[in-house]
Amino acid sequence: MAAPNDHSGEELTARQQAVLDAVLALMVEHGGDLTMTAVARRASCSKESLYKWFGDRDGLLAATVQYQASRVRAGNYDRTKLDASALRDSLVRFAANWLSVISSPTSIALNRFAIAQAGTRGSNLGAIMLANGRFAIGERLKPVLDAGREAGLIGFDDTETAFRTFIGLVGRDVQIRLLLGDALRLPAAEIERDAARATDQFLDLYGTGLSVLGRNPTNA
Amino acid sequence: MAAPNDHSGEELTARQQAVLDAVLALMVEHGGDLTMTAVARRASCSKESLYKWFGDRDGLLAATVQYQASRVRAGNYDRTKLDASALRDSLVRFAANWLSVISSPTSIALNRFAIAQAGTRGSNLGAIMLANGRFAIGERLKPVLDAGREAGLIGFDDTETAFRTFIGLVGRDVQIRLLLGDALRLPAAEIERDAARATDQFLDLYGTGLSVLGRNPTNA
DNA sequence: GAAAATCCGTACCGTACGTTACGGTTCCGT
DNA sequence: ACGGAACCGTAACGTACGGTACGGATTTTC
Repeated sequence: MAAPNDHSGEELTARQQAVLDAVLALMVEHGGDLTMTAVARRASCSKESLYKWFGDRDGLLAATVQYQASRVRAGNYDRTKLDASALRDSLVRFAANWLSVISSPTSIALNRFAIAQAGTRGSNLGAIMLANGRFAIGERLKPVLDAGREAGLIGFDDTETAFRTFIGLVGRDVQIRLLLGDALRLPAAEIERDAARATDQFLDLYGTGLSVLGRNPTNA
Repeated sequence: MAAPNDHSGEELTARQQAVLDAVLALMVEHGGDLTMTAVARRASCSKESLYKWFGDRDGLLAATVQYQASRVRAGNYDRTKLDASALRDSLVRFAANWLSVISSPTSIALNRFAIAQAGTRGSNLGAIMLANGRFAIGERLKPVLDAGREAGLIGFDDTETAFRTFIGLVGRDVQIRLLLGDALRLPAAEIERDAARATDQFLDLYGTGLSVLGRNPTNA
């Protein structure tokens, strides 16, 4: 009753998706100074329609964040034939995918918006980003880690702690540097290298004798 | 010539420092909606003085960031008597100090401001935060790592890579979660535990036989 | 084919805020 | 003691922008 439209689980028309695409493009291009007039002009629609469809500016931003989050969901990682090589491959692919996501201009712009808004009123953009970003990937990777543990390839007590160590090794200082405007370049080749390095370090820390062959390959 | 006042390396009067303290307090309390009127009222000064001292709003923000950065500089870490125990102590103290800094309300509020501003015009708040935060601590810790390598306690080819691995193990997802508004609590006891865990993991990855005694203590 | 609904483009309104201006007061140097 | 500089508090100005209203065009519905 408070909000004119509750877009929690509703479908979006193609026209409305086009509007959200325009919002994302403007976020990437012009950063934080995103005005309703600019959105309407970019999307070739009237401001009246914006307010009818999304309620107010915050509703438009929330819809944009959820819209983008719904497209990031990559394929799940199968846990068939889980030997040491398959586990490592899953982790490497996961790390590379996550690195490419957090280093994409869209993700950077969206996180900047959510962080800026988390600083002002305690709205929900930050919570949405966390739920669809950090916590969603946790729920997707933890089954892989648990399967690796059940197969005796890796060992740990707390899956959450192991997961956090992994994303720490993968992400390091990349996200904060990009958010602060550092001109850090992450070409595909470097993403692959970082993903492999982080995975090897993780297996070095948590692997049992079954999964890790040589010691200290990270020094190379 | 362009800016009314260039506060690059100038001294600040006590009155001006009180103003910046007021800015920091307002940032922590009320987040991003920081108005010049609120600053003047909080600091019990006139807006005219604010503009005379800091030029404009951006100048005030930049001065605040630099002012806070100049106070974070903790004591350097001595490299005397560098045995395995001293190296580990230095790393643990460093990690604990950095965790307490990045989880402090002031740091969170300041980083939110810098990130929000990095999203809009490409001003220098983000660069200042990076120079005084991420890169400053790198230059402080790298000598410790190099000394550890020279003593044969740890081994790596690239100091920068080793350092980035270390801060990844220490920080993990803490900073991004706090910036996005996650109600993550980091009491002193947990900071100490995390610092010790990260250091042990780092030594496990990069330590030679001289520094790490038992294998896989991180599983406990 | 007309009535109704939807939508675009634009103009408009109210407010918030950055910035400037000004009267009154305090403090310092001579 | 006197003049001036610095400063505080407040008022005023201009603009930007969120939100609303309206005329005209287009699409949908019966």
